[in-house]
Parts: sequence; structure tokens; C-alpha cells
Amino acid sequence: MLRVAEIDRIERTLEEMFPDAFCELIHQNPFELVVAVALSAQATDVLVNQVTPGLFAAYPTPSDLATAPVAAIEEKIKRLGLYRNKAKNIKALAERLITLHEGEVPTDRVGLEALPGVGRKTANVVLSVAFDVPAFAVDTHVERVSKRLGICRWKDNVTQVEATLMKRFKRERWSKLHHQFIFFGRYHCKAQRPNCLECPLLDMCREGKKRTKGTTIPVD
DNA sequence: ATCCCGAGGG
DNA sequence: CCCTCTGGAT
Repeated sequence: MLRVAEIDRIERTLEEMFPDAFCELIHQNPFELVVAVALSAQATDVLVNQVTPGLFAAYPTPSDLATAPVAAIEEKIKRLGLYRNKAKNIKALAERLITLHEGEVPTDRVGLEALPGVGRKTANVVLSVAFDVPAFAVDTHVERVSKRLGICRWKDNVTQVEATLMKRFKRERWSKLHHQFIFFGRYHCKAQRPNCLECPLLDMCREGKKRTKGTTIPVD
């Protein structure tokens, strides 16, 4: 278990490296956000952003999307992985917004997670980004970074990682930290070839020390 | 635990 | 070629 001082240092370092971390998925409203996040599973947000403008232009409202043929939706998002499931899901999602929520995106966790293609992670993103409800969404980057830095254990599942993050960081910081973890994981502590040699946290990172063992560490 | 599944990097 | 990308449903 990391010391409080180490947790604070991680928080300060991320704030210095990525003071302006934000949600990079293009969206104009909660409807577009929930669809974009649902489409982002196992896909880079760069690719999602190449697809969603055309999708939202063709289907601006839940009603438009709900009445669209699945095949037409598939064609719009074909460049994404898992596109058949995603097309079916977002159509059903739009249908459910109409039938159960008067065409609006629900603002509570239960309503969100009942939407097709929306699980814990997507619900957390929508809650924090669209509705300013404190939540700590754990995706592949957040999980990898948390485990490498030793915030949680390697064997922890996503639920345990989220619980630990919420326990160790202040509630007011959850949403911003989520995006800072994402940026840190995406651009610095990458899955492949992480930039350990230039990492300000290297001296407190077991994984980083392991990876840089035998290599020369620059002493600016 | 397994399936879904395309694009991009190395 | 292999790995990864802001996962979810069964």
C-alpha cells in the first residue's frame, strides 16, 4: 500500500504534466456523449472522433437513431471494432431513451447502466463529464497505470481498482484525475514502450525500475 | 472465461 | 507478424 505522501506526489505530478486533461471524445450533448463512449470500447478515441460526426449528422436525435436501419448505422461506424454489436446497441439505446426517459439521457447510475451497451465504466464517464457527478471511471489506461505505480495490486479486478482510487483520492478530484490518468497512460506510461527513462515518478515505481534495470538513466 | 472486431503502431 | 485501443454481454 502506497504512503499518503506518495499518493499526494502522484496527484501533484499528474497536475503538473497534464493540467488541462479533458474528455477528448467529440460531443455536443449528453446523448452524443453516451453514444460516443459506448462506441469507444476497444477503439482509440481518435478513430471514434472520425466516425461520430457523420453519425450525428445523419442521426441528430435519439428518435433519428432509434428509427434508423441497423445496417445503415453499421455502415456509418464500420471502421470501429465490434461494430455489429455497437450498431445494435446504440439503436436499442436510443429506443430506450424514447420509451423510458422521454428522449433524455438519464442522470442516475441505475438508469444509465440499464441502457444497452452501457456498463459501469461508460456510466461513470457520462456521470462525471455530462452531469458533474463524482465518479472514477476505470478503463484500460487507468487500470494499467494504477497497477504499475502500485496504487493497487496486479491481481485486482476493475471493481477493486475503482474502489481503491475512490478511497485514496479526494472526491472533488476524481473526475479530473480520471482524465489525467488517461493522458498519462496514453501519452507517457503507454502499454507498449512506456517512457520510463523520462518519468518523474520513476524512483517510486517498481514497474519502471524493473523495466529500466540495466539501462542508463539520464541525469539531466 | 469467452466472444465481439477494425485500425494503427512497432 | 503481434499488441493495443477510455468494454459490455453472455
